This record gives sequence, structure tokens and C-alpha cells, in this order.
Amino acid sequence: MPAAWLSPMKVRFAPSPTGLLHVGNARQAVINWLFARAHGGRYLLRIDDTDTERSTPEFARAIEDDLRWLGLEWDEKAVQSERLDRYAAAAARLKAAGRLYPCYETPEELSLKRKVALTAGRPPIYDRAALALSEAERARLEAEGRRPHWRFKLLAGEIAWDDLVRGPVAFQGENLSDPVLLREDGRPLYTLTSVVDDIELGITHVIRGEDHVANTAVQVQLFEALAGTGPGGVPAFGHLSLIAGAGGEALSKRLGSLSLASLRASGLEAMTVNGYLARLGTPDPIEPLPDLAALAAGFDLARFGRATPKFDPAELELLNARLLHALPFETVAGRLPAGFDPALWEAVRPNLTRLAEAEGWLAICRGPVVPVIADAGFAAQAAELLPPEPWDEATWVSWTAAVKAATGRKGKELFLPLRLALTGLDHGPELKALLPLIGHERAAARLSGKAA
RNA sequence: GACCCCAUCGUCUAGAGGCCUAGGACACCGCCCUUUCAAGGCGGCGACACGGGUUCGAAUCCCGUUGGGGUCGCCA
Repeated sequence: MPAAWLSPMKVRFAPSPTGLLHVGNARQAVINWLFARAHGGRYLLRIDDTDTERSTPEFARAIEDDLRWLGLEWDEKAVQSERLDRYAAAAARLKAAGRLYPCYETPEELSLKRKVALTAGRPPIYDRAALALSEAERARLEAEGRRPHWRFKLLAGEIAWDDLVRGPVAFQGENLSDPVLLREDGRPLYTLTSVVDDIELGITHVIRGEDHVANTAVQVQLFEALAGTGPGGVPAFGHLSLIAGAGGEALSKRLGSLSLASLRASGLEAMTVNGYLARLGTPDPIEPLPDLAALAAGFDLARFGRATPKFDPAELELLNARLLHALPFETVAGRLPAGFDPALWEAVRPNLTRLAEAEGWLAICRGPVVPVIADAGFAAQAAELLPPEPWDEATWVSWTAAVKAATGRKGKELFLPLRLALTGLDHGPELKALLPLIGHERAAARLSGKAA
């Protein structure tokens, strides 16, 4: 019996709806999805909206729209703001176990402490002053009207795990700061909610950015406190390197136009974005692939390097064009303007950078097109030689041969004026494919200088 | 500032001491094909950050320098 059946793999993508999805987030989403798909696992979308000040339903909706556009459908969805009772229960257990302790410093006091530690050359780790408070002191603070926030008491000693992408990673508990799990107003914080959900929703593999490595060290102890160390306790972790801008600048801080929504609005194909994000940072070629299944085949987390790759929008452009050039008609038919057929698509496809450009070529066939004619005599002569319909791909060859024989023109002298007259442009798809689509009536009119 | 990670062609990377006069993909350049563009075929340009070690031998190991990234929130 396959082990996967006994303990199905399950991953999650957990965005916080405090902004639009950007390429960095999207990369995590794609990679998690592919990982689940490649291993027959499940994919959970978790909306991390515990930051009530910054989270909005609009952003949550926009994120879901972006994911659907990419094709990253989720098997399950959880919303943290609907699970507050779970977090409260977990916090109660931690308090009972003596791992959660009340602290009374104000944010101002804490930032002062950090500043002092920093200038003294010490790491800005919480000094656990609250742990030394006597019962009487706590009572006095409470009497002053102070409400506590609660910290998780970290254990000293090594915290180690075998990272799915980074290999062995180790931290010393004493070098870490006790994380705040409950705010003064009682709201639970990410460090807690994430672990509670990972346990209760059965997450087996946590794949996230390397900005979370230190969190993982802290959360490993939380997993152990809440779920134990046995199977089903601490999940496996993989920390992907973050991506940088083309200039090497950190991306997370300069999202700028790199939101997924802007990429989508610019007319890129979803598979262009998926393919680029799934391959960047791996030795596998960034290549046009028809669908997510093709990307999932051979997907291996271990292929991601530890260095920080650069995200280059120009690569996206190139990939999009290559993708379009290989796209079968059936795949895009629904997104093409009415009037497109396989023949026109085949003719036009190699000239596209963006799918939206296809419409322009349809207009060339349908008209009206204002012809560009430099030599009216030549054009008229060519019009005379137009054979009667029906036309097919051979028509162009036989017609231009006849024009060549009659006028003595050849090469560029022959072909460019015809293209200009027929399409109004000096470049475009092969005319042997376009001519039958333009048809006799319009071709004749255009060659005689009339818009048609 | 402290701690962690990283450092090979323009870009993504292969490389786990001799197989490397460093391989691939994309980009770029040239040729072929071609009315143009694209596609395709063939070819070319192009890199081990720097300095010390270790070794018979280093892109590969060690130390340092420099550069880049990350973390150090009552954000996630």
C-alpha cells in the first residue's frame, strides 16, 4: 500500500489579504501547488487575516482571483478570522503548560529596549523581564490599567531540521526572542495561528520563503508544545530563497508594478507566469509549457538553489511570445475574437507577442484596410492578374509568379509593394496564408488604392 | 550592529578534488532558409568576485576580504 495513502501529503499557501499578490507570493503559490500535484497531495488556501487593521475582504477576493487566473485551484480553503476559538484554545493550553507568560511593556518601552540593545552591540532579543515580575508587581501593573500581551517561552538548546531546500539548518533557542503570541487586545498573532492551523488542518509540508527561517525555529518549539514531536507533529519545512529585482534589489520591498494583477493586465498568459516562476532558480530551462500538468511532471523542490535569483520582466515577454507561437487553436479559441478559425490562427501565431495582438490581424483580413501604394501602375497590373476564386495557399505562389512574369519584378521589389497594398503594413504573417482570408474582392479593391 | 544564507557566461544554472582547454538553457551575434517578422537548422561570443592557504592537483576543501540577500515587530 502506498505510503501516500496512509498519510497524504498536504501543503498550504497562506497569503495575508493586506495587499495584492506579487510575483514573490505567486511564486510560493505556484511552487506549493506544483509540489502537491507532483506528489498526489492536497493544496490548501489559507487566508491569514488575523491582522484586522490591514486585512480587507477586497484583497482576499483579489488574491483568489489571481490564483484562479493562474489555474491554481485549491482543494480546501480556511480563513483564520473564522477560527479564533481554535487559537484561544491553543493559547489556554500553553498557559496551562507554563509556556505562555504575560508581559506588560508598552510598544514604546519595547522599542526603546531594542534600541538600547542594538547600540550596545547586542542582538535585540526580549530580555524576559516580565518573567521576573512578582505576583505583587503584576497586580500593581494591572491596577494601573495595563493589560498584558503574552509571549511564548522558548527553550534553550538546539533547534534543528532538515530543510527540503536548504539541507540541515540549526538555531540555538537562547539566541531567539520569545515571540508574542497574544496581543494586548487578545488577538492571536501569526506565529500561533499558523502553527495551530498547520496542526489541525494536517499540513505535512510547509514550503515558504527564506524570510521565515527564523520563524520556523520558533515555530518548531510551538509545534512540539502543541502537537508533540511524533508523526503529525512537526511538519517538514522547505525555505525557498527570495527573488530579487533585475537589478538585484530586494523584491519584497519594491513591489511596484510587479503585482500579479498588473502582469495579468499587461496581457501575459497565465502559463507564462507559471512557467517562469516555477523554473526561476532551478537548472531546468525556462520554456513554454502548455499547462500546469506539464510543469508538475518532474517537479522537484530539491532543484531550487539557495542563491537569490533575479526576476526579469523582459524574460516574461520573451517566454510569452514563445508560448503563443506554440499554442494550439483549441486552447485559445475561446479567447479569440469571433471570426478566428484555425487557419488564421496558424498564420498569425508566429507574429504575436501578446494574444491581444491577434485581433489586429483579423482586422487586416476583414477590413477596412487603407492600402499603401507607391506605384499605382504596378498595383493595378497585379490586380488584373488576380485569379478568380476559390483561393487557397497555392494562390499566392501562382499569382505572384504571374505578376513576376508580367512585370519583370522579383524579390523585395515584387513582394513588398504587394504586402503594403494588401495589408497596409510592411511586416506580418505569411501572405500565402493571408491572401485567401482577405479574398478576391478586398484584394482587388486594395490593389487599386481603395480602402476595403 | 548581531546572527544566518549566498557568490560560475548578460540571465537562470550544471559542477559535490583530477572526467573542466568549465556543460546546458534563455538572450546576443553570424550563416543557411526566407518578401518581412517569426519559426527552424548550423555556428559563434561569453563566467569560476578577490586574496591567502591545504593538496602532486581546487570552480570544487579551509580562512579572510569584498559584494548581495534575509532575520532581529503587540506584521505576516
